[in-house]
Amino acid sequence: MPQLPSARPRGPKPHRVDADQLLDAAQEIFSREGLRGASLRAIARQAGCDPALIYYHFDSKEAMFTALLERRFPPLIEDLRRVSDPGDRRPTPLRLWDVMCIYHTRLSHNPGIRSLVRGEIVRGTEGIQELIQNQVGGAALQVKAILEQGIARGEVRQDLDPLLSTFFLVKLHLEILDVLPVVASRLLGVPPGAAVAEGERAWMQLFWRGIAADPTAPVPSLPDLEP
Amino acid sequence: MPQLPSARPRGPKPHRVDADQLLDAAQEIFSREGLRGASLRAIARQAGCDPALIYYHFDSKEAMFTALLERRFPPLIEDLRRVSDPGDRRPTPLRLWDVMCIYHTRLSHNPGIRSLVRGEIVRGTEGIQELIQNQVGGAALQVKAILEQGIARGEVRQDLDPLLSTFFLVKLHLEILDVLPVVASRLLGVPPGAAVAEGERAWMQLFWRGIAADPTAPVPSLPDLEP
DNA sequence: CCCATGATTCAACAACTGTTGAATTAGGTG
DNA sequence: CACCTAATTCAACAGTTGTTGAATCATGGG
Repeated sequence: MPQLPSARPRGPKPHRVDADQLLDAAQEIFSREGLRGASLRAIARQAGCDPALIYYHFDSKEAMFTALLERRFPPLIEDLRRVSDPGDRRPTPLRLWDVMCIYHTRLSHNPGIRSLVRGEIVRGTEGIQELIQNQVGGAALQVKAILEQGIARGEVRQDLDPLLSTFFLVKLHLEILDVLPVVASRLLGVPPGAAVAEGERAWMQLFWRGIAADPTAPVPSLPDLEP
Repeated sequence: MPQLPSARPRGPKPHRVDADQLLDAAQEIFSREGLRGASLRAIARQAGCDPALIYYHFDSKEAMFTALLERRFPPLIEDLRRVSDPGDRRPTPLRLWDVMCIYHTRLSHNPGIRSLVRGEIVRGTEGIQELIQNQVGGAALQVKAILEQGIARGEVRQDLDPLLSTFFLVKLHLEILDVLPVVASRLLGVPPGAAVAEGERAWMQLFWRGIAADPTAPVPSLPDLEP
């Protein structure tokens, strides 16, 4: 008995939906709904395909989430490596400001995913811990190296714990990127974009005063962040 | 036709499951599974009742979550009010350290809920924004007042933005409480509790150096935090 | 004792979920 | 043209979800 023509033909399509497009859709839906709230049906709708196609590219929902995380970090670490090169002889505050610029450029979007990841870190979710520690740890080591070089050059306090200070610098910067825009209009009475720029500059200056070997040395003039 | 005896008799029980007990269970399940991942059936199991009882006390799952948030903040604000009283003439760093002690005491548990709340803030979830801003804003104003008094007394830099600095102080402290324990063993090679204590002390000292009017003034000796 | 009220469970609803095996198709190769 | 492979959809599975109306019960008051 001949089958009725199907609503949408099966088989490969001229405009393929590849793994990257699925991950683009995943990023948007995970960001908006969270890990548990995001459904594969919603991700498939966003990508314009059937949910079953997701299983062609990924083993499971969790595998897809892991793949999403894995494709995010490398450019950040490579950018940071350039700044942490000991051959960079600029004053430490300018190098740290570059670090902030890199984080701003690379991470000033998709706070939803980062909140999600942070939530999973706090929750102690296995599997993700390993992945994130490998990635974040790599970035942290670059920033730590800059602080260690600053100590060696006499610009940064000898009693500083470079790793802990790296945690402070990066973590508060992420709060400025993720949370400050949302509370800016209520708390500070300024638009979100201006709040982030102001917050980053203020944080850099406070942080530098907190770690500088010479407490009376002025903070160098900081160039504007790229938009 | 007489009905079979039910598995569990209906009607009021000697040991009642009241709204607070439901919220206790909710806090545990929301903390562990997140807002979307937490189910009313899991909350009811934790409380030892039927899921339908939740609807006797709350209009919906979302209403329950809102009620959970509403019952958390007040003691924090009251504690902070005592420290921000202008009658407190102690040096500003000791008052700010008290603030840190208060946050430590009141918030050093249930990072899961706070991550969840932070995620909803970042996501821009309506309804929750208003509630959280009212609560968090109240606490922030107390801390801001201490900074303003410090400026007036000449202990804190005149060019400081008190509200932004309050955001810095509190936000990084929450990261120390929530995230530092999780990454401590991998990143710092110390147990989580020690990492938090060390992190809080280091942050207080860095923050003070960053905001002090006299950059050469030493940070006063800080008493130990309560366990 | 009777009745009312508030507090509980039961059972069901409609909808959704992650996942899978099979059917179908597009395109490339020999 | 035939065949193969990879890529797609379909339909279904078993389970879960938030929510609700009705049945049942404990307790207290008249």
